[in-house]
Amino acid sequence: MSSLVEEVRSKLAEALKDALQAACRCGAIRVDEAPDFTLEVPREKDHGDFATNLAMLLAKPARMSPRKAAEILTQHFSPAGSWVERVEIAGPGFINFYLDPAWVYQVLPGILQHGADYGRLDLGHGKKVQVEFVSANPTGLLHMGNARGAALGDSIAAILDFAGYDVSREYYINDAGNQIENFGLSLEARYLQLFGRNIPVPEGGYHGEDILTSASSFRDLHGDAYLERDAADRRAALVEFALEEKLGNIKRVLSDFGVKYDVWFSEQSLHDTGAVQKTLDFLKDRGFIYEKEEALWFKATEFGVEKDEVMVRSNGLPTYFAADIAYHWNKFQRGFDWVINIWGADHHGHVPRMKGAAAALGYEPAALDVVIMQLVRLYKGGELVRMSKRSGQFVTLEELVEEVGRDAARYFFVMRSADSHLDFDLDLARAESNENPVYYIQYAYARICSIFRQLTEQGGARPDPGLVDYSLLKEEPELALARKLADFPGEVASAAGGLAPQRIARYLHELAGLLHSFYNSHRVITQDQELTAARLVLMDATSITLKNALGLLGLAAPDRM
RNA sequence: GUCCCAGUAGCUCAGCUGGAUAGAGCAACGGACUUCUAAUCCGUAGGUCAUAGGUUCGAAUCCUAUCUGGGAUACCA
Repeated sequence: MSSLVEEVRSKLAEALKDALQAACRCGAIRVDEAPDFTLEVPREKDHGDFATNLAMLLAKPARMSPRKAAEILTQHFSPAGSWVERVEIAGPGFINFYLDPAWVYQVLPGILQHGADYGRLDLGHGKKVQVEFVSANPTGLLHMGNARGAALGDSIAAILDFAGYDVSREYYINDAGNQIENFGLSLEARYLQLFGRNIPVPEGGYHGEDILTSASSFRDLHGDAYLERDAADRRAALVEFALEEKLGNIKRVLSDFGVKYDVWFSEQSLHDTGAVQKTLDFLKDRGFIYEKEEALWFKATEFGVEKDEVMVRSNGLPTYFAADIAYHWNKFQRGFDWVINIWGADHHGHVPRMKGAAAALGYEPAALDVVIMQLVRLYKGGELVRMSKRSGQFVTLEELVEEVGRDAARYFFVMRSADSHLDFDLDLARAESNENPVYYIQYAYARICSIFRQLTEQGGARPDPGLVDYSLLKEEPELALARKLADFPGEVASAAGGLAPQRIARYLHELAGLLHSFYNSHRVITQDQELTAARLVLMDATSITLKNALGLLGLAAPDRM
């Protein structure tokens, strides 16, 4: 689906190029080729519907003042079929185009026709994309950082899907390695403690209450059956039991948060199937592996990384990084053209390594994109809460949703860019939950629904968008609203291109603002049937757009509030 | 030390790959409900875009240096 704004823009761009050519032909301007100019919607509506910087770019090569160049261009400009009503030269040499207000009306019946697909694009041409996010260790509960990752990753995935990519959401389960060892030892200590044994939770182990809970659930199920068993067996049984329980919890909490995954991928499976070994062999064959101090190293420095990395430790165990390379190889082998990972800022050092590994495997490093999100700091009672799994002190995603609600939480995480720090004041979020911007947006949607309920009660019917006289929408708030609706596909494109859901969040807020503003100054249902019909279509189009945009952020569109 | 992110209104932050007079929410102040939902709207006030240079027609945006805050620099994951 192409966007109305894009259509007009490309028509104008063509007309401008024609004007430049015509000016060159008659010798008024001498340049070798057309500069790469922009054609944008000015912030100030006094500056027209579109503006171009072409004349300013021509000034230097054509050796004339920008305003002079603009003058010549406008003389040769013919606006045929582009809705242009008048052209003005302004400021340092901008050419501003003022369109017939009617141009924007055409967007309205189009929105009604496309409905839930309004704004859907084909930027991706069905390209296969994988978005991997959260991937928290299954040894604990989901915390605020995971919550941000969940909201961001899910929204990015939804936006890419809407932009025409074939998207798969994936969770990488870190069910192997050291932390699982620790997990087993911690569970074992708690289990034995339940039977009065004085076994402390190991230094660096997991001290959270959830470990105790898992141990006692295990006790309830198996009693003292494992008390005298071989320690390795006991730990294996505890780990298997607790992992299943934890993972079940993680799936449930994420699902309640509105996040559904297509694939849950186990790290352990990479070891079990020999994929890690195969990856090591492959890299060794290609000469990227060497031995030093009884460990195997990856020549990361050949790919511009500061230092080489250990793949297999001197104790014979592969590192997390080795498994991660195998994992990414697996991703590419599954046919993903574009692999996107959402990682916390504490993993940013891992990015160049991973890109280097992708190159070593023979893939384009650009096929791997990593969105780094800055950490979330939690404030409670005006004080910073130090979150750590080890100490067991943190606020879980589950608690967050209980306290501030799913929609407010998701909006909060997605309304600012990933690379800015996020201070989450829990007291404030709770106290101000009624003033949260997400309600402002949802209220706009609910208000429109209310208008249509009113219409039905009065025995009215939805107008046929093909039979409506849109030229009756002359008031500025109506035109502003329609223009904003026309922007939506462009917003989707830029959110997708920049992997930036906060653009959608901002767009929603602005759109809701225009709706509220219109609503307070004009009535939709009036005695004037023609005008009522036109405004009803405008309202319908607005509600469709609001709902589609809310959906991209995983937010509900409530009929009433 | 090196690398990454940030520094914009009292607070929290937008500002799309350089555009015209730097925006919004909260907080403050003054107004608007006999109306399709006031969870709303309208208005006032609030700024040396960290600092100093540079690039050019034009810089919050790009480059360099400095300052401040956070993070990364493991045979942890």
